Amino acid sequence: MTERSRSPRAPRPEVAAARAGVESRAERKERTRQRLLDVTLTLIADRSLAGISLREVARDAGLVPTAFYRHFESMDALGVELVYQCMGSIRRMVRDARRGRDEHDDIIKSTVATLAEAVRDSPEQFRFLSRERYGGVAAVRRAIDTELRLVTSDLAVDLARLTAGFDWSTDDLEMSAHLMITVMLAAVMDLLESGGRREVERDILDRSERQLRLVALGMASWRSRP
Amino acid sequence: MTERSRSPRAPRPEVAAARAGVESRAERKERTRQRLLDVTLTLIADRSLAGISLREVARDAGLVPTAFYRHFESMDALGVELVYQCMGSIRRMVRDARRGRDEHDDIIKSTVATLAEAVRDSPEQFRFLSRERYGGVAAVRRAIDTELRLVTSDLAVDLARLTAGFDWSTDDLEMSAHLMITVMLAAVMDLLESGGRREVERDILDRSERQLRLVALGMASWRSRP
DNA sequence: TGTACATCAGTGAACGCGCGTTCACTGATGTAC
DNA sequence: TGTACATCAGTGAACGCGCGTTCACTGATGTAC
Repeated sequence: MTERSRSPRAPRPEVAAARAGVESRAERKERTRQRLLDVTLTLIADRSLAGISLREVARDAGLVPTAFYRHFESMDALGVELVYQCMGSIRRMVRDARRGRDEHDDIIKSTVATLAEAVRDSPEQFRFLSRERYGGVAAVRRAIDTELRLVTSDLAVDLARLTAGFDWSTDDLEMSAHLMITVMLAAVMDLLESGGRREVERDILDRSERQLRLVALGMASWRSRP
Repeated sequence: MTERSRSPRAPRPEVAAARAGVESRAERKERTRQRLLDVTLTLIADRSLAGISLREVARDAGLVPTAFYRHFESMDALGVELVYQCMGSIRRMVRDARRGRDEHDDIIKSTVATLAEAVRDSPEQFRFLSRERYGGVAAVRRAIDTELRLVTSDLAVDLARLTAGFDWSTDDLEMSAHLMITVMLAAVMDLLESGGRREVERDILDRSERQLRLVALGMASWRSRP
């Protein structure tokens, strides 16, 4: 779009509108779209994505069913978008928590604590991902799989730093990172099933912590292997 | 039911029918019931239980929809029954494989190989269980959870034998067994997603084997802890 | 600044469909005597 | 062995419902000049 005929001083009308605190059409659209995503996430609490109807999502978002199509081609497409949003949000949470960590903290303890807090803060995101990881539509499953690979790679890089000088193979780093992620995902899933009973949660976290320590001990011995 | 008026020589009619190879009403009913379960298992291939309709199951079993109710109260009730059947079948498979194992085999290698074979033999059973483990109806989820606890306990008992003399606590045995089961379940789920590509399967099995070895190494060091 | 036109988020009626569940039934199998 | 009756797996019509999707529309927002 050209702007040749616009005076250099006069701001575009949308800009003026934004300054005045009035939403542009694009902004309103974006808000509606996000409302559809948010509504879906709350509906996930007791069903899988496949069990949620387009009409239900539209209704809860205050829209007529047909308006849904202005934002997504189908519920599946919305599901894929939701994967990216949830994963992004979770990775941000974990990254921030890691950055704020004291150098001398117990890495395992603080990681498990961070994860537990994240699950408590926004269980719907974790519930959505764990529900759809194996149960859902192929496109959604694939999106989750891709994102989990990224998380595993991140961790492998961290492990590489910790094992620097012991020349671990890339393969072994990946394997260990995968094992740790597996342990933590199992913990997340058990936490979601715990129904919020504190002593059950405590047991799950204790167990995961000990499992990660066991893995760390294994890694310490692994070093000296051929 | 009394039999007071029956002659001691004459067999009951049902028995006579069975001898002649004719099915009794009860036998036919049982066969139909099993057909409903089997049909559901094949339909699970591309959807979760929630996505399968009662009418569809009845249709594929060669029944009119209403006849379904002669056998199950609802699809959820059928799902719970299916959990017990699948779990029973899998546990039997694993137990038989373990019994046939040579004393001097590598335990980890043979266990992983057994599991891989079981998944290849009847992927539907594993698919059903992994689909519903976190995604399904509460009753079905609970049934799966209960069965998995039994499997974990079985393994904990085995581990107790292997670590005899190192006085591990029951808690630590449970924790280790849980970790190993978690690793194997993750392998099963990845295998199911592998689409049967041999080299992908190989990678998954290799990784699981190395993860179990890492855990075993960790256990060896754990012994000497306070 | 004012006017004429384009865009497009959201509307509302309508469609055909498969669903779970009800009900009264049929007729083969099983039981009592 | 024969007869009269009970059981019950499976039938078939019917119901009301929520679903995804189509279509022509409205009217506020945005653009060109």
